Amino acid sequence: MTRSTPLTASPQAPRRRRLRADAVAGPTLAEVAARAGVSEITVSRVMRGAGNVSKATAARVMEAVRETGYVRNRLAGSLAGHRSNQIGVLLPSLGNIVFPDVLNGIEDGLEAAGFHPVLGITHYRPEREEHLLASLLAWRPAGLIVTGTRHTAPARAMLGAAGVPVVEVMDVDTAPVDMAVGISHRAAGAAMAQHLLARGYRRFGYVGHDLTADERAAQRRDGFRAALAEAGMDAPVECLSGTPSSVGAGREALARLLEGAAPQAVFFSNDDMATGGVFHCLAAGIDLPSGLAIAGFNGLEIGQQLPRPLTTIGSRRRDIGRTAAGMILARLAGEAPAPVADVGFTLIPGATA
Amino acid sequence: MTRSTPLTASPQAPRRRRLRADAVAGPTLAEVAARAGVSEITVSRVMRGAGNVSKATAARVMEAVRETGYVRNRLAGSLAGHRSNQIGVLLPSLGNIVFPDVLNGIEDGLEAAGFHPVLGITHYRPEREEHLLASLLAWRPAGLIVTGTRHTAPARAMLGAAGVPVVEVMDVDTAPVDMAVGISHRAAGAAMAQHLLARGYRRFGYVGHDLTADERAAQRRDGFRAALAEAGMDAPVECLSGTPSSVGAGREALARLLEGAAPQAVFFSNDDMATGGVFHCLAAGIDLPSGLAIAGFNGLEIGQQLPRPLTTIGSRRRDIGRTAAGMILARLAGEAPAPVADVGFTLIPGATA
DNA sequence: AACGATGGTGACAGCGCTGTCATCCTGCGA
DNA sequence: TCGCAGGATGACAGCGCTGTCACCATCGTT
Repeated sequence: MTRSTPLTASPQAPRRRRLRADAVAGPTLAEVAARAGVSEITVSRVMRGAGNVSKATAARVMEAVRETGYVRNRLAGSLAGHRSNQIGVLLPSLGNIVFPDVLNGIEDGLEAAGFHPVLGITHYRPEREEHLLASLLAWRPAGLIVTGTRHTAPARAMLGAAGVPVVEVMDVDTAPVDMAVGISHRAAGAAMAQHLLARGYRRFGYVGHDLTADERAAQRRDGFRAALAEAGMDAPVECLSGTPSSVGAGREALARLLEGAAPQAVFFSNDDMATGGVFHCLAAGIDLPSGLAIAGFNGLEIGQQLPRPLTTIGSRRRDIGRTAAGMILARLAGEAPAPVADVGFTLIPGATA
Repeated sequence: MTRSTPLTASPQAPRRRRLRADAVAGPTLAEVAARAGVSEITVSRVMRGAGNVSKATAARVMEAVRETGYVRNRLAGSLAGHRSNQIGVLLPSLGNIVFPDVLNGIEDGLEAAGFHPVLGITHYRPEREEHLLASLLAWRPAGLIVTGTRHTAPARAMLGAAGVPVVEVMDVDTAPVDMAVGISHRAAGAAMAQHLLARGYRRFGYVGHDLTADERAAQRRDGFRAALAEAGMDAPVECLSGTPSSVGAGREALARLLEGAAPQAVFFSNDDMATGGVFHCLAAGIDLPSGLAIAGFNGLEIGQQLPRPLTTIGSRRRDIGRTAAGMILARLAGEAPAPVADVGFTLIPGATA
């Protein structure tokens, strides 16, 4: 460990063999063991809660730990024991609340078992995911949580060869490398199409953000279009903003869409975009849903607090995170959870469509 | 490292000395070195980019790395080299976009230098922070980023004794354990009071969420109240919701506040709450700002996309995160950055006050 | 011609811990 | 009384890597 300011300067470097040179590196098992009058391995067992230590000995050890201020070194422990409590987590973005929600669920699930997430943000770039993956793997994590099923070939190879549980989160439309948890985004898109059709709408629009990066949004759109086609509808008029999703982007994109078309109902790539759409209608004096119906995706709180609650689909992001953590932990415990967990989505009727 | 499914079963456990028993643990430096016809230390140098290796040798080594599929083991490296590339990060919540923004900045700053954040969420509970800190410290992180300046005594002791750079983020009102980056929340609250006073408002209200947990929101409120008092104003009428901040909580709290009082301008604990306030006004037919002025804090995108852009204070959260990462890295590079970095805030006039 | 400076390479000894087996003790059934 | 199961404890040998010297070959300098 690099130290910014050595607390103690070694007065004169002894020739060779400078056991605990830094003097600041803190006590080791050996010191605690000496103090407690037991062997190192016994202290190790106490620290790990590994059995076969008498109550009395354990108490003496804990006392010595307290006196010395011993801090367990998991670097050494993991190296020797071939087991870590770190889980590599790769998410595409923290730009809206969706992935933080997932991460929150992951942290929650892991923390309860004493595991830590080690985080990387890919910015929706597969090469960056590959790079981060290689870097995380050097830490020999006990498991990996990555986003989606689109990976570079080397990344896929690394995931396969890592020899640890891997969960791909968000999306269960494609066969996973190892395990997956999420929902079918195609089905979600289709479900919204069916809902809007059932409400009587017949002329549709779609407003999206940069779909080349966000493949799940693309799948929702595909599902939406396919379901409309199947019902014999015309293809929706579309406006894609090409930027990351945001309220502003949704607002502008809807405005542009309405310049050239007059759909009855517009499906947005997500709730941020849809909220922007609602704001445009508010500003333009378009009544919801009589003047225009709007639907989103995610079931964010903001959407439900709008003047009229947003018609949307709840995506249970926290559950996805927590389930992902649970699947990893189950595998580490020797269980064999079902490889694919579909947490399901909920259509929230709202009042904008 | 625990493996879910051993790829190869060891046919018969050799007596003692089972070098590379798992057979799945992947190649080591020794194997790469043998293949490249150099010593282990040379391979190590190539992998680390530590100098003094000829181009030709390095190329041979890289070739051997590729052939063997060698993955560097940082567990062993960190143990032997006393240096890690992991930074412990403790945040209170990922429930709204504020801390994800900070985390995003942190990840950004760290990733560029090849460092990884190891995350813990405290849920605004100091004991949980203490617990997580102890757990993270076992990994001998190269640095620590924690939130705010309120810690339990043991936590404070651990931070002091960790012997690594520590940055406390968000808040620069209190003297840091080591370094701090953020803004003065007192000053921000006062700045908003002055802004509202300058706009001619004289009767004030305050709407907040659970301030016992969120001490920075409490500081903004204090600064707001102090500045009003100094200007000879009556203390603001207040409504505190006691729940975590949310749009819905802001909406309800404002409604309750207006039942018993008629302030001209209301300062909200943050933009989520203020957005709720705006929605209440929208629903109740209260014109902004003539019927009521509303001000928030954070400068979230949603606030700026409301029918009337929200009067608020930009809090530069990403910058805070990036600066925190930069301060840690600077210290690790042997520099001595200023211990306190005030990134400053910006009053965004908006149109709701 | 002798010199130190520099660049390239390697031997060695751990870093601090845990897996594995061996050992010792105690109590209990035959 | 003896043997033995099972709990408690310890010795030993690494886990895979890097810090620290040591060494050798150039190479330019005086």
